[in-house]
Amino acid sequence: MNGRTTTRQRILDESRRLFNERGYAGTTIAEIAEAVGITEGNLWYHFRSKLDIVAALEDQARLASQGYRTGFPRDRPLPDSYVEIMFSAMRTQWDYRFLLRDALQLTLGHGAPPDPDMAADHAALHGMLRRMNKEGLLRRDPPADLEMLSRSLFIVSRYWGDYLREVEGLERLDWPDQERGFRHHMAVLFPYLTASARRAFEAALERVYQRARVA
Amino acid sequence: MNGRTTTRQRILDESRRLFNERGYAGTTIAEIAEAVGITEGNLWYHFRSKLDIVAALEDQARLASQGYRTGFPRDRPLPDSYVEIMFSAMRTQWDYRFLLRDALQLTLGHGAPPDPDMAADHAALHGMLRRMNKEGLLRRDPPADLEMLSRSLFIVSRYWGDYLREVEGLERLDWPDQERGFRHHMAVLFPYLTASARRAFEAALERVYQRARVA
Amino acid sequence: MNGRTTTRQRILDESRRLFNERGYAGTTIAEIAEAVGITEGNLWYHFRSKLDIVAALEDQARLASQGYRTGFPRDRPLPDSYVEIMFSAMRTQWDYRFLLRDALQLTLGHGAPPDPDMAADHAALHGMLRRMNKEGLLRRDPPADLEMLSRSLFIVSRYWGDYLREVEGLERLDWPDQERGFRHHMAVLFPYLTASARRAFEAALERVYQRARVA
Amino acid sequence: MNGRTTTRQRILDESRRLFNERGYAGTTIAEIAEAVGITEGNLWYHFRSKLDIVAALEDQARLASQGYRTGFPRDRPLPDSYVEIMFSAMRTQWDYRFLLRDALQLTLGHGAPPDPDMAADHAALHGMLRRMNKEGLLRRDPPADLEMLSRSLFIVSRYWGDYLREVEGLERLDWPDQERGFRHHMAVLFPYLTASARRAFEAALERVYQRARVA
DNA sequence: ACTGCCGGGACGTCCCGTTCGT
DNA sequence: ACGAACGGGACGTCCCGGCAGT
Repeated sequence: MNGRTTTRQRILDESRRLFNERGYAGTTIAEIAEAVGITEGNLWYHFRSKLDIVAALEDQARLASQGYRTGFPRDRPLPDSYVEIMFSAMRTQWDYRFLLRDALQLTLGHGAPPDPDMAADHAALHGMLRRMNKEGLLRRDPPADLEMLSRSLFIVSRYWGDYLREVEGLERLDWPDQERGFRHHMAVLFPYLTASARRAFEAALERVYQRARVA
Repeated sequence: MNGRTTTRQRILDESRRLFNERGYAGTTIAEIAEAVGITEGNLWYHFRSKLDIVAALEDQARLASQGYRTGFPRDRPLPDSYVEIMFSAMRTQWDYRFLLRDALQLTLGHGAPPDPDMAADHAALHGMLRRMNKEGLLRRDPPADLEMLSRSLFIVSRYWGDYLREVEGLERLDWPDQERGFRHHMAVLFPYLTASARRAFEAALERVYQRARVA
Repeated sequence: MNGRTTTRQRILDESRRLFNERGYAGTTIAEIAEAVGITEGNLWYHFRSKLDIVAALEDQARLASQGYRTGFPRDRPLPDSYVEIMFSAMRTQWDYRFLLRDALQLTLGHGAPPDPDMAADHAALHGMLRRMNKEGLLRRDPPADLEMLSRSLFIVSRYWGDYLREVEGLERLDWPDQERGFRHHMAVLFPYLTASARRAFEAALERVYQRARVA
Repeated sequence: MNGRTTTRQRILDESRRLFNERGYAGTTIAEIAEAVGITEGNLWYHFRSKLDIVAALEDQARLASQGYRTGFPRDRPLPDSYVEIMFSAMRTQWDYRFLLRDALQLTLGHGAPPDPDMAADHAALHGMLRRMNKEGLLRRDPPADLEMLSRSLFIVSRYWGDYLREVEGLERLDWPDQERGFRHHMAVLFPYLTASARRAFEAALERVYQRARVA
C-alpha cells in the first residue's frame, strides 16, 4: 500500500501477533490475510506455506536475540548490562513467544531440536551471574547455586508474560507490565546481592526506566 | 472394554495427553479416537463435541486442585503443608497445562474470564506466606514484598515444566524432574527464611521425597 | 445406498472411468464424488487421499492380471490359451490404462519402479511364443526373433485402445472394437505361423467370439 | 537472454518437455516459468494462457509433420522414402506425445475432433504400402490386408516410446532406443516383403543409420 | 455401548490470469 | 521484455457433528 516491499513485513507482523494470541494451529491463513488486508492468493505469493512464515519469523527472532547478546559494550558496568540485556530478552521472548510455546507442533515430524537461542539466553544470564560473583557483587552468606539461581531468574522473566495472560487475563504486554515483571525477577536476585550491588542495580534500573519513558 | 465406564476415562486420559502435546487446535477428533482405540462415532456417543471433552477435563482439574487446597489438615506444621501443596499444585498444573496454555483458544468467542483456579492456587500460596510471616518463619532483614515473592514463586513452579520442554527438550515430567523444579522454587524462597525455618523445610522436603520414592 | 459396502466399489468404478478419460491430474475429487453421488466428505471417509484410490485400483488390476495369467489350465491347446489370455490382457490393460499412461505422475517423488505387471504380461506372451516354437507352430523360413516379435505383438494389443481414441476419436472400447484390435495383433503373428497353426488359431478365435457374443 | 525472441522458444521447449513428462494438467504455469528461469508475469507476456502454449506447440508439430510428409522427392526409391519418413514420424510423435495422450483434456469442452495429423501420418503409411504393393515389393503368398497391416505398423512405431517408458522405465528416447523401435516396426513388415525388397530395405536402413551416427 | 457411514464446510495450498512499473 | 505484486477461485485434505443399525 504505502511503501514498496512493506507487504511482506506487514504479513510477518500480523502473523506474529496472531500466532502469539491464538497459537500456530489456532491461526488460519485466511485470518492472517484478512488482518493484513490482502487476499489469500497474494499472501501465497509472499509465503508459499504457513511454515515459511514461521521460518521468516524465526530468522527475525534470531537476529534480535543475537543483537542484544553481542551488542552491549563489554566495558559497561555489570549491573547496567544485566538490566538492559534482561529487558531486551524479556521483550523478544514475549514478542516471539509462540515460537517456544508451539515448538512441539512446529517441529512435529522433522524432529528438530529445541530452539538453541533459548539456551543461549539462559547461558548469557548464567555467565553474567558468574562474572558478578567474581567481582564480589554476590553475598557469600547464603551460598548461591548459580546454576539453579540463573534458571529460576530465567523462568521468572521468560514466563512473566504468560503468567499475566493466564492469571490476570492480559493480552498485551505494555511497558508497566514489563516493568512489573522485571521487579519480580529482581525480587529473586536481590537477597543474593551485597548492599552496594543493590544500590548499583537500583541506579541502573532507574536509568533504563527513564530512557523507556522517553521513548 | 474391561470395566463399564472405563471408555469415558480412557478418552479423557488420551485427550489430555494429546492436548498437552499438540495443543487443542493441533489435536483432531480422529487422533483421539485412534489413540483410545475406538471409532469416531463411538467417541461422539461419549462426548458430543471436542469442547465437551475439555469441559470434563476442566472439572477433573478443578476437583484435583480443590482437593489439595482443602485436603490438608490445618494443624499440620506449615512447612509440611507448604511443600505438599506446592508439589501437588505443580503436578496438576503440568497434567492439565493445555488448559492454561490454550485458554485463549478455548474461550475464543464466548469471552470467558481467565481460569479462576490459577488465581486460587496463587492466593493459597500467598496466604501461606502471610501465615509464615506471622509465625516468624521469614527474615526481617531484606523485607520481603510477600505479594511479589509469592508471584515469583508461583511462576517458577508453574512454568518449570514448560521450561524443561522448551529449553531441554523433555516431553515428560518424571519425578526427578519435578524434584529439580521444586528445588528451583526453594532457591527463591530460601534466602527469605530464617535459619530454623530452613531446617524445618529441609525436613519436610525429605519426608515428601521418601514417600514419593516408595510410591 | 442399495447394498452394504457398495459405496466403496462405486467410488473405484467411477474413479477408474474418470482417470482413464481425463487422466489422474485432470480428474478432481469433486468430480469423482459427484459422479458417485456422494459428498466429498464421505468420499474422504472411504479413501483418505486421491492416491489411496489409485492404490486400491492397482490392487484390483494386479488381482485381475494374476487371474488370467495363472487361471488357465496348462493342458489346454496352446492356441486357445493364447487367444484367451491375450483377450483378457487387452481388456484389463484397457480398463486400467491410466495406471500405465500416468505412471510417471503417480510415482513422482517416491520414485517407484515401472509397473511390474506390465513386464509380467509381456513375459507371459514371450513364454507362449517360445512354447509355440518348441511345439512346431512357428515357421522356420523367415526365422523369427521371438523377443522382438513378442514385443511388437504386445505393443499392438496394449495400445490398440489408445490408437482408437487418438486417431478415431472413440471413447469406449466395445466388443467389436476389441475384436478388431485382436485381428491386428493376429495380422502381425500370422505370417510367422505354419499353415496348420493358422487353422488352429482361427478355430480358437471363433470359439472365443461365440462365447463373447453370448455374454 | 542472448537473442531477442529466444525466450518464446525456450518457453515452448520447456513446456513441451514438462507436458510430455507430467501431462498437461499435471504441469503448472509456475513450473514452466521456473524451468525457463523467468517470472510468471513475464510468461504471461508471451502466452496469455496455458492453452495458448499448447496451440503454439500444435503449430510446431503440424509444421514438422507436414515437412517430412511432403519434403521427400517423389523419385526416390520407395524403401528409402519409407524408412526416412517413418523415422521422422516416430521422432515427431514422441516429441509431441502429450498432444495425443492428453488430447481429451485439451479439447474438453469445445469438443474438437481428434487430431487430423495423426490420421494423415497413418494415411501416408497406408499410401506407401499400396505403392509398394503395386511395384511388387510385397509377397502374394500370405495375402496382406494392407489397411490392417498399415495400422499395426503405425501402432508399433507410434507407441514404441510409451512402451519403453511404461515397461522399461525410460524417460528419454535416445537414438539407439529409436533404432530398436524401428527394428520392431520392421519385424512386422519383413515377413510380408519379397526377398529383394528386404535387401533394399536393409540397405536403406543402413544409410539412415550412418547419417544419424554422424549427426 | 459401539460401528459404519455420511454431510457440510473449513483449512492450507496453489493455480491461473492480470495489472502495474521499469 | 521483464519482474513484483495481486485477486479470485479451485483443489486435495480433513475435521466435526450426527444418525441408523445392532
